Amino acid sequence: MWADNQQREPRGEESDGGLRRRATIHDVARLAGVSRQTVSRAVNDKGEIDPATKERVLEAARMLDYRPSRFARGLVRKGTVTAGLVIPDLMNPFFPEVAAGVLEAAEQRGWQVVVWDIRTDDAREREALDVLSHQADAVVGYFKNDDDVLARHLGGMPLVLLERGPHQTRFAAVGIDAAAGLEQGIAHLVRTGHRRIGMLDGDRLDAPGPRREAFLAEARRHGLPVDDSWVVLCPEHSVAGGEAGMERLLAARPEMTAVFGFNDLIAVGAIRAARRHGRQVPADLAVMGFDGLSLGELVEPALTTLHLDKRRLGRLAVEQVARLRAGEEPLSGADAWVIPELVVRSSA
Amino acid sequence: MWADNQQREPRGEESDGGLRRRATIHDVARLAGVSRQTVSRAVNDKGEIDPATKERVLEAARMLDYRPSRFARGLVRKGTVTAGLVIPDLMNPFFPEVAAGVLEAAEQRGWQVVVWDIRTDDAREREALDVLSHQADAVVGYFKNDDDVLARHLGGMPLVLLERGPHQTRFAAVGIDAAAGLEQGIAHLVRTGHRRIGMLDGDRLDAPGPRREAFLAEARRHGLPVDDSWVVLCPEHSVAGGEAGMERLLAARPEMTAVFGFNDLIAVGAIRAARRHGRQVPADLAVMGFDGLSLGELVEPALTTLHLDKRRLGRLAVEQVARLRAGEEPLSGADAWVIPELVVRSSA
DNA sequence: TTGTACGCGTTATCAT
DNA sequence: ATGATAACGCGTACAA
Repeated sequence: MWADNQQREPRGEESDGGLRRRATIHDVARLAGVSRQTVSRAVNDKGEIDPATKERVLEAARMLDYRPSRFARGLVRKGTVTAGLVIPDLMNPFFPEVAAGVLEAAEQRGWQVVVWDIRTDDAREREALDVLSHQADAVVGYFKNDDDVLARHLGGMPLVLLERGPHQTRFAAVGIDAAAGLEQGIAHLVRTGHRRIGMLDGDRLDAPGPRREAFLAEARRHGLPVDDSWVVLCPEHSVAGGEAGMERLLAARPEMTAVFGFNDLIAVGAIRAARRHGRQVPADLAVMGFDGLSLGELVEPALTTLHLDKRRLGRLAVEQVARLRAGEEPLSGADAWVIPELVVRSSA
Repeated sequence: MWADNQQREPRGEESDGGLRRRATIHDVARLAGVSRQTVSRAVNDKGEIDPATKERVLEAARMLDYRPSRFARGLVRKGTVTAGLVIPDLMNPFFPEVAAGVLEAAEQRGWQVVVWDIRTDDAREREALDVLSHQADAVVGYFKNDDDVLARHLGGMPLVLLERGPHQTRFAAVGIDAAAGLEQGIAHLVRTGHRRIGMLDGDRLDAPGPRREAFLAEARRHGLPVDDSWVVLCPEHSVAGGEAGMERLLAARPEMTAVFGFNDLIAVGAIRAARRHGRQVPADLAVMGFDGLSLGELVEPALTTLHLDKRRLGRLAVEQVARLRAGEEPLSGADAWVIPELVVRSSA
C-alpha cells in the first residue's frame, strides 16, 4: 500500500505540466487497498459496505482530490440532459428574462443549460452551434442565420427557435403574435386620435419582420396615411439606437404624432430624442413600446407598451425541446405563441 | 465475439418507449457495412477515407439520426471544461452583466458555462452545488451559505466567490472595494453640504456587509451625526424594495437630506418614494446609488452612482478559476478587486 | 484505404 | 461486505 502510494506519485509525468492528471477511481482504489467497485460504493453512498472501509476510502479520495469523471459517469448512467441556450445580447434586459424562463423550466426537468451570448454577431451564431452540437442534446435560441445554415451547423441536434412565426422556419419554434399585439396597439393610438404614426423598426430593412408587417397591415386596415417611408431602422436595439433612429424619423416625418418602437429600449430612446427636440410626450408625440420591460415603468413618462410574458416564452421553448426529444409533434400555431398585452401608461 | 454482438443488440426493443435508444457508431457501421473506425473517420472529417464510402457512411448516419455521444467522446478526448455560474437573480440587471463577463472570458478559453438562477433562495444554492459538483469542473458565483456549508456541497470542486472581501472566506474570491467607493461617495455628499445621510442597506441587519460598514466608517470619519439608526434594510434588492425601505427611513429620519442606496435599483426606488412624499431630488434630498446600471441614466433625475465594471468582475472570476485549475495561487487583495468609480449625474 | 484491438473512467451484475 | 468482469460509446495506434 505504501509502495503503491509511492508508485503513482512521480510516474513518468511531464513533471510540472501545470495541472497534472486527475486522480481516477483506480488511484483511489489502490491507495485505499480496495477494488474500484468498493470505491464506487463509498463515493456514491451505496449500502453494502463496511463503515470502516468506507471511511478509509473516502479519506483516500480526499487525499488524492478525487472527483468522478462526469464523462465516464454519463457514459454508463443515462439521463443527463444538457440544453444550449443561445441569446443575442445579455445586456438587453429582454433576454435575461427569457433566459430565466428557460432556466426555470429546464431545472424542473433536471436539465442543465449552457448559455451562449452571441453579442449580435451572426458569425458567432455558427460558432456557438458548432460547439453545442458536440456538447448539448438540444438548442433553443435566437438565430438570424437561415434554416439551411443552421441545419449545417446543427449536426442533427434538435433546435427550437425563439421569436419566429411558425411558418418562417422548418424548425420547431416559439413565437410572438405580433399581429395580435399591433392590432391592440394601433387601435389604441387611433382611438386616441393619431393617424400619422411612424415606426422605429429593429429588423433589417430588406427583411421586414413580423412586427413591421403587422404594423403596416394595421395601418392599412385603419386607412392611415402611412407606408414604408414612415419606418426607420434601428440596427442597434438599444436606447441609443432608438435615439438615433428617432432623429432620422423626426427629420423625415415631422408631421408624425405617434411612434411605435420595435422594443421598449428603442421606444425609450424615442422619448428622449423627442424631448430633446422640444416635443412633449405624449402631448405632442405619443410613444409606444413592445416587450414590457420593467424599465418602462421607471422612465418619464412611463412607457405604454405591448407587454410580453417573457418567462413564459422561455418555458414554452423548453417544452418544445421536450416534445422534440420525445419524438412528439412540437406545439404549433397559437399553442406556441405568446400574445402581447397592451399596457397603457403615460407615454401614449 | 459474434455472440457478444448479438447480445447487445436492441432485439427486445421496448417498442415505443417514446424516445428509443440513440444510434451508436456501431449501428452506423453496420448499416453502412463498414467498421466503426471508418465511421469515426467519416464523421470527424479525417482524411484517409474513400470519398464514396465516406458519403455512404454519412448517409447511414443521417438515416439513423446518429450523433456521437459527448460522454464517450469526452472520455477519450480530454480538455472540455465546464464551469458553473450561480447567480442570485437574473431579473436584477446587475447580474446579467456580470454573467456576460464570465461568458466572454470562458469562451475565450474554450470553456462552457452552465448557469443557475438561484432566485435568492439559500436552499437552492445548495441544490445547485449538488448538481454542479457532478457536472462541472469549477463554480463561480454568489453564495450566502457559509464556507463550511459550501465546502460540504462542493465535493472538492474549485469555487470562486463573487463580491466577498478576500478575508471573509477561505475560497478564492473576486471582490468589490466598497471602502474605496464609499469614500468617494460620502466625500461627494459632504462636499455638497450634506451631513444627515441615511442608508438603504441590502444585507441582513444582523450581518452588516462591506457597504454598510464602509458607509458607517466614512460617516464617522467625517464626523456625521449618523449611526445604525440611519440604516434601514431592503430585503428585496429591487425598486419596490427601495421604495418600501425609503418609506420607513423617511419616517424614522425626516431630517435626512441625503440617502445612499445599496444598489441602483434600491436607489431608484428611493427617488420615487421621496418624490411621492413631496421631496424634490436632489434639491430636498440627494440620492446616490451603487453599481452603475445603465438604467440609472434613464430615470429622472438621472442617478448619481458608484459605478462598477461588472463585466470585469465576471472576467476576473474566470481568471481566478483558471489559476485554481492550474494549481497557482489565486489573485488576492487589490488584484482581485474591482474599484467603484463615482459617476455624478443629477440625483446627488 | 480499411479493420483490429485496446484504453478512457465509471457503474451494474454476478460471484464469492 | 467485497471483488472480478463486462459493458457504456468513442478515438487511435497499429496491423493488414
